[in-house]
Amino acid sequence: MSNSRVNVRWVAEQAGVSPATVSRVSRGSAQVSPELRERVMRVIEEHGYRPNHFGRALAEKRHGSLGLVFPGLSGPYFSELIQGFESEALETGDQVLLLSSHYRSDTDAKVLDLAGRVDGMAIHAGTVSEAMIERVSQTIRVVVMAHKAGPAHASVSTDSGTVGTLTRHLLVEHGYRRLAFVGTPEGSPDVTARWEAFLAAHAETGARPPAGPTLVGLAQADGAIAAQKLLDSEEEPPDAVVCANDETALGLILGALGRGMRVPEDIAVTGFDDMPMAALVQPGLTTVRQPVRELATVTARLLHAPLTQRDGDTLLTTDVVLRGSCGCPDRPSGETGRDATAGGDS
Amino acid sequence: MSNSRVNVRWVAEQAGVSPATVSRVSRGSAQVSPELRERVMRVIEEHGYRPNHFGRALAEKRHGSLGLVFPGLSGPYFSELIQGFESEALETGDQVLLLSSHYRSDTDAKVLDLAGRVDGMAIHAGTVSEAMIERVSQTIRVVVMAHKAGPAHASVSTDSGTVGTLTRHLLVEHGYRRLAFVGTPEGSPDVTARWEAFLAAHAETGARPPAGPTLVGLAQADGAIAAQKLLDSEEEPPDAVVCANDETALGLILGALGRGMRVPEDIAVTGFDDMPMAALVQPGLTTVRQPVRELATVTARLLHAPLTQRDGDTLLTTDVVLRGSCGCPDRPSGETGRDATAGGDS
DNA sequence: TTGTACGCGTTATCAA
DNA sequence: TTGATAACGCGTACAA
Repeated sequence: MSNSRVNVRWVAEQAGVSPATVSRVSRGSAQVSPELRERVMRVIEEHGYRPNHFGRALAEKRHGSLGLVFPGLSGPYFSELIQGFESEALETGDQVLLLSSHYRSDTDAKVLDLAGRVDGMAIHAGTVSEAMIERVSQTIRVVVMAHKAGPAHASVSTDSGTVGTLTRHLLVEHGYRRLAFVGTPEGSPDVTARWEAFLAAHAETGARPPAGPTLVGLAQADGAIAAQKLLDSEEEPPDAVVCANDETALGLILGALGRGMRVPEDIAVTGFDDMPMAALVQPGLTTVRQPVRELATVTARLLHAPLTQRDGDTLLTTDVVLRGSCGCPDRPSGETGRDATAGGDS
Repeated sequence: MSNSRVNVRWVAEQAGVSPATVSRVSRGSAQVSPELRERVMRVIEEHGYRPNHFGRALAEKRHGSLGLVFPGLSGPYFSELIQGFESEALETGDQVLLLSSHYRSDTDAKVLDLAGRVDGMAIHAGTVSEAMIERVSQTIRVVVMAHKAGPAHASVSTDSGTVGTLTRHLLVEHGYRRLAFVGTPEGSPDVTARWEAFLAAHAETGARPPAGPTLVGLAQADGAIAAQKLLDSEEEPPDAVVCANDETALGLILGALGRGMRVPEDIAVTGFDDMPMAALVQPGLTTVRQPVRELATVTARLLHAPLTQRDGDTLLTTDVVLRGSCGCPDRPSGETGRDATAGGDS
């Protein structure tokens, strides 16, 4: 605990004023005469007095903190998410309490615990049950991230439909015929939405989708695993792969290149996120740009200022970013850019 | 705030007992007769009573939380760090408060803020000034991560000297002659230690080191940038590159492959961390294995149980992991493994 | 075993 | 403008 001796009463005594005055000075809440103010400030600085957090919170009925619950996946996506949230929270003077569910069974208890220590809670899709979200919502403000929650809850999500646009691009513009989808819909509402958009594009264009998604996680290493599954199998490999995120796409490209295959000539690959690395690979990674940081900051703002926006979903737009990995002409980064052949190889 | 009506007094009234008894029941601190216990539990469950965090903390003089301060870099290293710390803290019932300094100027103020809300604080190397660490140490327990702090402070670090072993391996076993080092020592004590070990190995073997490190960050994209700097330059490119971490190494490999170069035949690459992806690339990434998760969990344990270990550094061992990217024979993952030529191309 | 009374540190209210 | 007093919710000596 902090300096236990130095509290309001003690400072007040030293300065020869009342505790109330010390409080007023320390938080600048009301007018105090210059003399007293000076006397108090001197004592405060001399002894490094800082108001005790509990006392203040108890009196103000306010924590000054926000909670962030996420599944515990690693990678740039969550890093960006956490940092965006954290930096926005710090902007308004709120501290951030972190809880990664990590697929544990006692997550619910931890969430309730957390709910008692924060003013608002951001919950990433796929981490907490609907029932628990409902329950927590009744005591503090909750915003669901990356998933369009029901109209009763506030949520911020990004448009997954763009995966459909991208899939149509592969099918129609490039003429690929055997597409694969890398990612696991179950337990992840955002991956589910992307998979559904992928299927919908097939249905619209009359193309035949794969029997099911290639089930791997969202880390780069999972992309390498997907490469094993798709390329080392006895079945005919796909001519284009839509990955649930950039990380797996990069892992897949790495796997393909390592096997002596060419991208996109032998196999086209697309991602989702448009993380910095996507523009730096050669060939550049065709992907869907998602405003991850905005997703985080908007969520934090919604939590801090509950007045501005009531419940309902805030949908952030996403865009297709065409680069070389789908077969489109690549804009070389640096002088060594290769010419990517436009059009498919069907 | 939580259900403001439902507090100890109210529950006590409902159950027809005293507040003290409710407290005893809710935390199982003392013996209570079965009947009263039953009555109280009924009311607690029926109305979902949860002890207010502030009241409890104020009375117990204890926060039940740990702080984690880190620079704000993204990538697998910090993800693993955060998660390891968080999972260990949850094990002991502590909540985690996050603060990413993000190279801001007002970090010191935020750190002091944080110090008033946690029982202990883990500070990653390169985030907070010595003076501030000293100051915070006087009020709560502090552990410095990834940097051997002075004997006055507790710290947990991993052995960077192994980079010297790896460098000697490149120079002596493989006979590489023009090594490069990718990473920015300044502001990052752990990168500094690796750079120094790299230099020491050159001195010991009489080899001539590069004029200076290739200054880029620690993200994968920085590896791609390093590839531009090293491979697109007019100067003769290095025949081996020691990267400050695996991420930049992978970015560099990606850049080299994208330029039509072969790894390790045209250029050897090594990393640091041994993240999952390192074993999955082809060729496999030669690197130094660092127990990142242990770094985090040991730190958390040190903070939670200040009794076990007093000040001083806890050094975790690291190991060289030889794979194909340095020129050693690679163990193929899957059937498509390529034969890597052992020995250098000097 | 149970209840009473006080302390934890701060802010808000109200009276001066 | 300032000060006294009452909350805020809980844990815990101490007394019964």
